[in-house]
Amino acid sequence: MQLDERSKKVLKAVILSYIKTALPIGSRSITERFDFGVGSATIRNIMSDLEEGGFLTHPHTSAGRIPTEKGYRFYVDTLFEEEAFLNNKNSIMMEAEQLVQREDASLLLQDTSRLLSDLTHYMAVVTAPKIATAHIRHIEFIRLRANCIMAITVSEAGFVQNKFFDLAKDISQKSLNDISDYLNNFYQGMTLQGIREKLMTQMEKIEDLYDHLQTEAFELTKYAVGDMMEGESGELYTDGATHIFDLPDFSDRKIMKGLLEAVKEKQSVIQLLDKYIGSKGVQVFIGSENRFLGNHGFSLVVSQYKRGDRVLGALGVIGPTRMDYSKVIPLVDSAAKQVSRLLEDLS
Amino acid sequence: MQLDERSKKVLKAVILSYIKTALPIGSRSITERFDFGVGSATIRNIMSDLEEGGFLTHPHTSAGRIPTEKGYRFYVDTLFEEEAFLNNKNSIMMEAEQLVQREDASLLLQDTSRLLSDLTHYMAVVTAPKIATAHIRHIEFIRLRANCIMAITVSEAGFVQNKFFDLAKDISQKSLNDISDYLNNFYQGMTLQGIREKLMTQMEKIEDLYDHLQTEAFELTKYAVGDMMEGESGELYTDGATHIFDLPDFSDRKIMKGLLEAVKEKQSVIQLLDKYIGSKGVQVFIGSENRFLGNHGFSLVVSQYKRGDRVLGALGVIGPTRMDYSKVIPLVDSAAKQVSRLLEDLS
DNA sequence: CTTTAGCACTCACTTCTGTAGAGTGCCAGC
DNA sequence: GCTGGCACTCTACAGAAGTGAGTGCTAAAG
Repeated sequence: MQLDERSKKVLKAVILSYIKTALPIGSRSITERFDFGVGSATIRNIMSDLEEGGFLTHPHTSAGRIPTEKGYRFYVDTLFEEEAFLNNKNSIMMEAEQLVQREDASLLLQDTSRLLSDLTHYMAVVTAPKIATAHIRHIEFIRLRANCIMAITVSEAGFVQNKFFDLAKDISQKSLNDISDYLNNFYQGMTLQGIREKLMTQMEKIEDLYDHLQTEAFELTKYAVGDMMEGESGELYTDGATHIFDLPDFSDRKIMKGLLEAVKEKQSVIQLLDKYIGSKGVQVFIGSENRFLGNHGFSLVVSQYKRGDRVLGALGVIGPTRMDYSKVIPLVDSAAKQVSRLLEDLS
Repeated sequence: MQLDERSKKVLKAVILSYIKTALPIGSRSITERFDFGVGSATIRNIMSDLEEGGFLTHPHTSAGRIPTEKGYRFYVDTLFEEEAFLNNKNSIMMEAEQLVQREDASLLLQDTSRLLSDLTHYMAVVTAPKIATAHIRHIEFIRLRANCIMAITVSEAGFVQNKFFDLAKDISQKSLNDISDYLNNFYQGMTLQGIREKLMTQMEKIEDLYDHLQTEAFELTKYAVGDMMEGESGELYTDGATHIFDLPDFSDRKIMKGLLEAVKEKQSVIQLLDKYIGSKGVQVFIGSENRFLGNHGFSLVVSQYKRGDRVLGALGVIGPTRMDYSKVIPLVDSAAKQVSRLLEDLS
C-alpha cells in the first residue's frame, strides 16, 4: 500500500500526538493542533483510509485513532531517511560522551545502562560478552581450600569473571601460580576454546616429552574451560526498570510484574538481545514483532557494541510501543558507538 | 495500659483477620468467625476500649477495625512468649535447611534471599560483609595493563571481591605474584586494617634492612588497602521485589516505585540493616518505627548471621506491616542460623 | 473528483441518586 | 457486666442522565 504525502503527514501527526499523550486523537483535534489547512472531515476521510490500510485503529467506535504496530513500523522506517532525524543525532551524541573510561569494563556497561535509562526514562538493558567467546588477556587460579579453586579470567576487553571449581585432585597454590604463568605466557589473547584446542594438539605432538607442568595445566584448563564454556550465558546490566511506573500505558500490575520478573531472571532478555546481535546498526522491534515483548505494548531499540571487528554484546532500551523513537534510536546508536570506542582504547 | 486476657484475644483476632484479608473487620464478623461465646455488642465494647488504648483504629466511622502499629507491636512482643509460636519453628527450620553449601559465599547469600522471598512471598534482603572488616584468606594482584592492576581478595568466610587500581608506578606481573605470595604467607587470616598496621610496624622495626619486596608489598598494600576500605559499603542481595505487586496493600504506584528504587540503590537498605547488625537475635521493625520504612505500611524482620563470634551481615524480610510475623520471624531466625552454620563449615 | 459542512449516532466518562450492607454508638433491660 | 435493639453513618455498587469527543454518511460547493 502506497501512502501519499498528506496521508503520511496525518499518520505522523497521530503518532506524535500519541507518543506525547498516550491518548487517542480525533480528526477535530488534529485540525486544531496541527495546521493542515483542511477541515476535520477531510482528515476524517484520510484517517479512515489509514485505518483501512492498517496503520491506525480506534479502541471503540467513538474514540479517536491510535497507531497500530504497522503504523509505528512505517513511522520508524521512514524516520531513518529523514534529515531532521539525522541532525538530531549530533546533540544526542554529546550525551553519549558522558560515558567515560572505567578500569572494569562491567562498570562501563553499568554506566551505560544508567545513562540510557536516565536519558530516555525507559528501561535500559546491556549484555556483557560471554566469557566462552572472549579473548583472554589474563587467567589466574586461586586455591580456596582443599580440592576447591577459583579461576579468574580477564578478557582483552577488560571483563573479569570469577569461577569456582571442585577438583578431584588437590593442587597447591604454588603449582597454580606456575600454571597461570604458563597459560598467560603462551596462550594470551586466545579464546578459551582456542586455548583448549591448542593445548590438545600440543599434547599430541610432544606426547612423550611434555613436562609435568603442561600436563597439569592441560588437565586443569580442560576442566576449567569446559565448565566455563557451558551454561553461562553472560551477564545482563539493567537500569531504570522503575520508570515503567511512570508510564500511563501500563495500568495493569501483571504486565509490570511480568516485565520486572523477566528482567530479573535475565535469561530471556539476554537471549532476546543476543539473537539480534549479528545484525548491523540499530534494530527496532515493535510490540509483537518479538515474542518476548509479546502483546503487552513494549518495544525494543537495540544495537550491538564491539571491539575491533568482534561483536561483544548488545545494548538497548525497552519502552512502550509509543516511545519516542526519534530520540531513542540515535541515542542507542551513539551509546553503542561510544562503548565500542571506549573498549577499543583499553590496551 | 494493661490488657486482660479477653482483650488480648480480640486484638489477636483482629490482627489475624487483617493479616489474612487486609480488610477491616467488624464486631459482628468477629463473633461469627471466632468463637468467643459473647455477643457482638460485647466485642464492640472491647474493641472500643482497644481503640482507646491505641491498639486499633478504623478508617472511617462505619468501617471495621484495623490494627495500629502499636497493635502489631504488642502482638509481636507477646508472640515471642508463646509456645505455639516456638513450635512453629521446627517445621520452618526444615525449610531453611534447603540452603546448601556453595563454593562462593555470595552465591549462598543469593540463595538465601531467594529462599526467604519464595517462602514468605515478600521481599528478602541480605547484606554481604564489608571487605574492610573481613579476615583475608587470600589476596592476589593481577596486572591488567600499564599502571593498572586488579586486586582479588578472598575472605575466610568465602567472599570474593575484585578491585581495580591505577598506580603511579608500573609493576610487573612477576613482582605482583611475589607480593601476593608474600602477603598470603605472612598475613593470612588478618583484616586489611590489621595487615596494614602490621606492615607499618614491620617497616619501622627493621627500617634499614627490609628488603625490596617488603617495600613494594607495603606500598602496594597501603594503597590498595586504603582504597578498599573507604567508601565500599558491601553488597546487597535481594529477591522477590516483585511480590509487592501481589499485595492488595499497595495500590499506590508511588509507594511501589519508591520501594523498588530504594532497593535498587541499595545504599539505604544496607545502612538500615547494618544499623541493627549488633543486636542479638531477630529484630522486628514495624512501620514508622524506622525512618526508611516510613509511613508506607512496610515492616522489616531482620537477623544477623555470623561466623564464629564475628557478625558478618544481616538478612531479613521486608513486607507489609500486616505480614504474618508468626511465620516470618522463625523463618528469618532459622535462615540466619543456617547461613551461619554453612559459613562455619567452610574451612 | 475533492473537499467541506452538517447531522445523526455512538460510546466512554462523569455526576447524581438511591439502596444494600456492614459497622458503630448508645441505651435500656436482664 | 453482658446483651439485644435501634438509630445512625459511611462505603460500595448500580442505574440514570447528561456531556463531550469522536465517527460515518450525505449532499452541496469548489
